[in-house]
Amino acid sequence: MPQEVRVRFAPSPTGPLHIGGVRTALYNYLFARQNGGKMILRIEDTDQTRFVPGAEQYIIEALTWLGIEFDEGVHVGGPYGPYRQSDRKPMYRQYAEQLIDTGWAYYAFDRPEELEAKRKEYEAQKKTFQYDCHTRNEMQNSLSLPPDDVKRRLDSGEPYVVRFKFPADTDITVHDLIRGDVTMNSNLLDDKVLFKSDGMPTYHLANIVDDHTMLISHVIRGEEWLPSAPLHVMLYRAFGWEETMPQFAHLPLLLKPEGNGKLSKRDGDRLGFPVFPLDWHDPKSGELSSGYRERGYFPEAVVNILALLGWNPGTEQEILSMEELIRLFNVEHISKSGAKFNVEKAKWFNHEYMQMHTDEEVAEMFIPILKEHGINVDDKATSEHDFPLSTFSRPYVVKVCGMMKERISFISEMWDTTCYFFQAPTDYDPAAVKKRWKPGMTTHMNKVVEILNTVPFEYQAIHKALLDDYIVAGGLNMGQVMNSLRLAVVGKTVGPDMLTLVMMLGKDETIRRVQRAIAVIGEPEC
RNA sequence: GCUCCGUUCGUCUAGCUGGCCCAGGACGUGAGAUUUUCAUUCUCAAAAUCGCGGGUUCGAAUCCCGCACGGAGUACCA
Repeated sequence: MPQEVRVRFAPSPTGPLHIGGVRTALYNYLFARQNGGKMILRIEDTDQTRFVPGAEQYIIEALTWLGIEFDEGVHVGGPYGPYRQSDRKPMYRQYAEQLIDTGWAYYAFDRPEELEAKRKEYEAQKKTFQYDCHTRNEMQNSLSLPPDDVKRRLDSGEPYVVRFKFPADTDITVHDLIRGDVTMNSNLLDDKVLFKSDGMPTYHLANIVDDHTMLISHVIRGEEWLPSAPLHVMLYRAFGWEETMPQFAHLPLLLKPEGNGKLSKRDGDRLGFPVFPLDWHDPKSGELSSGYRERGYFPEAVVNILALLGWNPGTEQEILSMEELIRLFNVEHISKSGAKFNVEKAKWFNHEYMQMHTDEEVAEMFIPILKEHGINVDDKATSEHDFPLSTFSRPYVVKVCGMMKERISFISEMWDTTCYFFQAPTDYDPAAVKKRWKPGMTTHMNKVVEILNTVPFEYQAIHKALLDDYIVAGGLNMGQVMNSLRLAVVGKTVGPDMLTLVMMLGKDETIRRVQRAIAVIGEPEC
């Protein structure tokens, strides 16, 4: 009978969750969902010195925002808790002792200063000190010291750590789902500390014990763990848990967009894109690191971007919903090499998701921004707007959003591209004035006002009177006149179809704007 | 230094059981079309001699070896 799929995301609460970590969580989630398995959130807070308040909450909030849900974990409970390693502290010691009893581990009494000195000593000889099968006999531990000395030290409460005892000259093979078999020789591996002098386990011990007791079937984690994977395999062997050892998959790293190296916290704000899912205010430095959510990315877009950074569906489809990702995900298509984050493509994804939102949804996102600019949206409004005041009906805002959303990638860009729908321009782009506002233009603009005042205020009627009868029949330059009208109404040379805009603004407002432009810009000098 | 992992257009990648690949898609870039402007949209284009060098083979991006380069690890951090 196949084992139930149980995967875990196990971050350390040492700060905000890095976008690479988010991707790891996502891949675990997709894998769990696809296989009808369980997704578990375990907090690895065995390093008390690096604990950052708020980090755990941040992780949960970020993943919730992205739609990555957990079946078990610190925040939702579950049958294999507790899910925070600090809460599991009492259970680790017995496992460390079990390893000592079976000869797989030993006590080491070397003080940190002594180890540091040893490293310096080796460094002076251009060598690297490693606490391993070659050097452990020169150190102070239960392997090198007489038994009664060891007992004396233990009884007197002398601080100690427990180290794993790697057997000499043994090839250890880790089977990785992405990379195949990776073999390392134990002679090159060091005797890692499993249990610290403060009574806490290290990552290595806690990880194996927890994965085993939580019945984890697959460990999907970052590539930075590959070098210590042999230790983990040996630990399963030492505990006699090899039969139920989880399968490993080491994900390629996310690289910085320019230059080389792993994506780091600093690159993000320097290069103009976030490396964190949500804004993070560092409690110590007070420093703010920006997040995708606050930058205006849609959670669906972030999920899509991350999913494709290191994986592909095997088809040419690039826009994929969470449901599709769950259906299509497979470890075979995870790439082996690191991926650089591409800001432009990320924007494109967000643009695509913007188009998928209904006009109403976009308007909903836009309304708070309008308020910031002093624009009110009145649901009970009887007319679309009350120019020259600043109250607009919801349908009007929805219409504007529908017309203009294809031009933006982020909702934050909406105000700049649509402000003239809500406010008359206060100044006129000088370059545009120079280019468009040619001599005789005030005459044409006055004619526009006259036409608006005389013909019925309907698209076709105005089109005929202005474009057909006045401009075309009058042998005028269509572009020149219409562009000047645009300049007068919008203040610059961008915008939607001119007459559509006029219809939306209304007769009175359009005339006001044109007259103001005539007054402000005046007749150009030749 | 040592160990491990990796290396296809600027970027993400397809290709993985050798021939359909003088390498396909996407983002970005350039050009054109459309438009009263801008944007959108559409069409087209440039862009990787598949890190380099050997080998195996009738034939290699695909298999093997070496080298180079990049990354990760090398803590009583995870």
